[in-house]
Amino acid sequence: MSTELVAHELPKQYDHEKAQSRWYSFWKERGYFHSQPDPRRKPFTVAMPPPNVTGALHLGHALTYTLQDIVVRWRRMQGYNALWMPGTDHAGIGTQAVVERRLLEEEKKTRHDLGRPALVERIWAWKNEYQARILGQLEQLGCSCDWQRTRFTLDPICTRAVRHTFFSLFKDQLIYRGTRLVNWDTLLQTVVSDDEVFHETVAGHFWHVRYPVIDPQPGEPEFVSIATTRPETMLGDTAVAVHPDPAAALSTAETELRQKLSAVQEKDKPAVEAQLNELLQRRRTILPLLVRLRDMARAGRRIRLPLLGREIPLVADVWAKPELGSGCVKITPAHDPNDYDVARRQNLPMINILNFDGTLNGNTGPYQGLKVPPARDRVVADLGQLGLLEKVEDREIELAHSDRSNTPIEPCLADQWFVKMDRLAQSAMDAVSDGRVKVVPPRYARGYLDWLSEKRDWPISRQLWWGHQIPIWYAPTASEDDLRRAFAGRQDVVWHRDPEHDQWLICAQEVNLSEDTIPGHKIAQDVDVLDTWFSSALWPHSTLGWPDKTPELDYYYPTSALLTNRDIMTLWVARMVLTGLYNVGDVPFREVYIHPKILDGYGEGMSKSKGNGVDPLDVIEKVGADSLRFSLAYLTTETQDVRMPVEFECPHCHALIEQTKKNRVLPRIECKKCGHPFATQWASTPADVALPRGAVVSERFELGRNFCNKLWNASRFALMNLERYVPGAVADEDLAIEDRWILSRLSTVTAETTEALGGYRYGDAARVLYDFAWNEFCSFYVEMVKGRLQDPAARTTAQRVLAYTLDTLLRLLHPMIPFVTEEVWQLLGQAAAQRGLAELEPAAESVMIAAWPEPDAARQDAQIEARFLRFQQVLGGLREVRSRQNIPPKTPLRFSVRCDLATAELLRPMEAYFEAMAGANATAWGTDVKAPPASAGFIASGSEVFVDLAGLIDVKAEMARYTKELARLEQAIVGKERQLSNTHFVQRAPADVIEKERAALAQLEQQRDAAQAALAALRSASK
RNA sequence: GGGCGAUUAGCUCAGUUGGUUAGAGCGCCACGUUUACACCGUGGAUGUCGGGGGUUCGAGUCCCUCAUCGCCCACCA
Repeated sequence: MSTELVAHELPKQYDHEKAQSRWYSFWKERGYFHSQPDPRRKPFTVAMPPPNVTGALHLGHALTYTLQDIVVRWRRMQGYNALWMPGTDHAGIGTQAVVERRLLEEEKKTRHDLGRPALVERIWAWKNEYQARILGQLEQLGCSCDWQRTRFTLDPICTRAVRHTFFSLFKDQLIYRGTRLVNWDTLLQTVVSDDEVFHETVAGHFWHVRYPVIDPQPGEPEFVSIATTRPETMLGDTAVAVHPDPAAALSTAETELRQKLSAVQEKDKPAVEAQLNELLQRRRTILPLLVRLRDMARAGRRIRLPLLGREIPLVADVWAKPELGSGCVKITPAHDPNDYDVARRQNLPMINILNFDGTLNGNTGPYQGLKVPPARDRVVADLGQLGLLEKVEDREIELAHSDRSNTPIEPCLADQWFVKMDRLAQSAMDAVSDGRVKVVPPRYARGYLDWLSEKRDWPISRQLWWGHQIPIWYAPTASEDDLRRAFAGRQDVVWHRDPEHDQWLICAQEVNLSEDTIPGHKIAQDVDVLDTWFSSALWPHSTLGWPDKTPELDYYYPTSALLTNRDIMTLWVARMVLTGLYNVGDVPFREVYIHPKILDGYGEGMSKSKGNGVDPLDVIEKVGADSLRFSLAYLTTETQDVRMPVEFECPHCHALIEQTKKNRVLPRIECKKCGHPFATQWASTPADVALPRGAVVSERFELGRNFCNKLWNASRFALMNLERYVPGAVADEDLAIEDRWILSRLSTVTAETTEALGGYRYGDAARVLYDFAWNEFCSFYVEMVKGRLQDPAARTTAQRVLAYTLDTLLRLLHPMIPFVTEEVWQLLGQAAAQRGLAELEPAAESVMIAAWPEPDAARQDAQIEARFLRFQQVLGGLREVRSRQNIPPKTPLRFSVRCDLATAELLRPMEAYFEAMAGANATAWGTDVKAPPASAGFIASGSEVFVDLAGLIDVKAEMARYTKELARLEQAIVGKERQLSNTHFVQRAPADVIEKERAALAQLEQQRDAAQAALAALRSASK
């Protein structure tokens, strides 16, 4: 079967579906994705940020994994032993929450109805389903991960790493147990870390309440006024505070305001002045009272807490700001971070008023058992009845919410495990400051350093059932001697005293302890699990087998690069650095690349809950994985997030309907074009669900689709014309001008692409290749080589250069668009098994393992490129004249060129191309060429081109054009002359710039003269 | 309150160290199926480069300032 025949059978449109299934399994079967340590080769390692098993992948995942795959494929082609380590994350809170929600919806059961083992079993089932789905999606994207090494953060291998890390940290006293104020999620009933909390503005109230003073002395106030946005917390109040030196505090505040007043803009002054006035007024109105209260605090006077009747002290503390509210503040240490600090300073008791489920506990007397909102109403009502409610104001409040459940956070006291951060955080800061870890783009290093510099201890326990159970056993009754005896000779057990609870804390490195490990005493394991980030923090080394000194760890660690999202820079990246340093003694990766985020047309992040999320599988189905990948790479620029307006696609008529904030939450939408309704992700009624679903899509991906199809068709052309290809070295003297030109460009493009990829400049790499492939290879090289392919004498060389160029282009594009390049590579292999210029090489069995091209400086030829540019300018001018004069494409043009002999020498050999590509025949070249009587002219690189328009011309139109052109030229000339006669410019600008400007002026003058001449000629011709 | 980023054609974005007449894709207009491609070809129209100041011979690019949008951190009893 001849090549040509095969090539003619190829479809005109690239069939992505077939190529994807065919080549992915081909790569997998050949083992290209698998990497083994090999001391003879340099490794390149990327640990995939493990996606959560909470749900399917979205477009943001598609972006990050595409960018990772591009780098990995590129480095693999460069000869590195590339390992892309895949896996998934158990995502403690998220996954348990999803499964619990389903349990409640479908079976009306809570986790307590099921019990721990049964719930965990359910979550495993969920995990298995979603992990399979996620890994399948990664395959569809074309990811070249080493699937044989796939890990899950609850795998035995990861569990072992977690246990060893916990053990060491505990042994080094870097893990401790303590009672601290934590963020309590009352829905999920667990602690969440500060980073899992977001603030949202909600409408609330500001209640002003009076607390009675006990036995007020003459001249003392009977009440202390305080204000609060959370009145129910008063049940846990243990003091009321007033500033220790209210006068001084007010003066400081005044000084600050005055400074601000002098610095602030004129229009903002009134607001600041108002603040100042209020402050000055305070000095007269409430300062005496505050001073009085301060004295009372010093005298140890007490307050009666309303409703509960408890006696609480009046304390002097700087937290009470005299410039705010009444100047006095209630202190609820167990439920407010600032009050907690006050209580520690003032040695106040801390009274917890909450149960884990968000109801009030026994410390609240009659309010016990109520949830927070009704308790708040009752407290307010009761205070009102007692006449202790001074006033209520409406006010917007920034309320803390849990990321995970979207419910308001209740700060409360709890026993939790923490990692001491001071030393560890410093080590992670140093690694970035001294460049052992390079952050790209560098601006993201700042947030990382700022966050770490706070060195806040890391709360690592979570009140969940899904995760790594904390490897601590409590021994409340045993003595230290009992422990010594029970664990004699064991290196894998350590213990510390817990003074707060009067018990021993025992940590076991690997093996679980049974409850009767210590004769005569019961011990019990902590029921909580570790924060998910505790295990993810170990990902780069745990997946390589740490704590064992495996060949993998030795060879692949530190990994080469981490590519990720900016919002886990602190949660994850920082913690990987510090655990890597702590466990392995080296950084986990040399570089961190932070890529942009995908936003919708309104600049909002995409999410399922907003309804603006594009499903990558919809895109892959419609345009193919290559198109998705190429489009995403093209859009990935350094400074900007990817903004992507999205549309609904009508499943009936494929019309695109713009997505708005309104229609994106509707369960059904009626197509504007065909009128038929379709369902969205919100469909819930049976009628809506029965409708066909309208996918959320974006036109942005057409860029990639068109490009892939263009490449496909250029390849088809090459394949059709490679019949009877004879492999062989190409002699330089056989090269035609277009050969030398395309080879020169190819070398430059190779260098540019390589450099862009090295700097994670995906957008640049995509642009360089897009422009080269489309505007140079397709639009010029392929067009120009057509003639020679029909010419038996020239055919062989033309075929060889064409095959070589396509070969190189496929390699350059492969990391971005792996499937179509492989499809073509295989076809090209059938047509031309050996390819090359000076040296022939058999084609690699897959483009995926072909060598990455090296730029060949010897092929870069500035002269040829300059010559080609002239050709392109003349060609463009000829086409423009035809179009402007409305000359039908089939009518041949005649043109002559007035130019110097050198230019004539350069361009004359290209006459055939002017004919083929512009339907224009050259009639004369040289210095003495004269314009025909009726002609349209233009200037290209100093040469004057005349198109003979005898019998064709629309004289009036052409005259009008020249008149307009003349005006423009005159204006430009005046501008240039002015610039060149400016003595400052001539004196100070560099010589080459002045030279350039002079040349530009000369050219403008030449153009003007030519236009004048042409206009004159047209005038006389038209008479 | 602190920080980061953005603002360039109708839309989405490029624009190296300041240097000719600011570019691309999509969309729009005109013409066209010429043997790879209509997911195409050829040509065209469209810009006070967010506003204002400054530095400079020269500013989309550097500095100051204002405005708008987005994000992050902190915080308001």
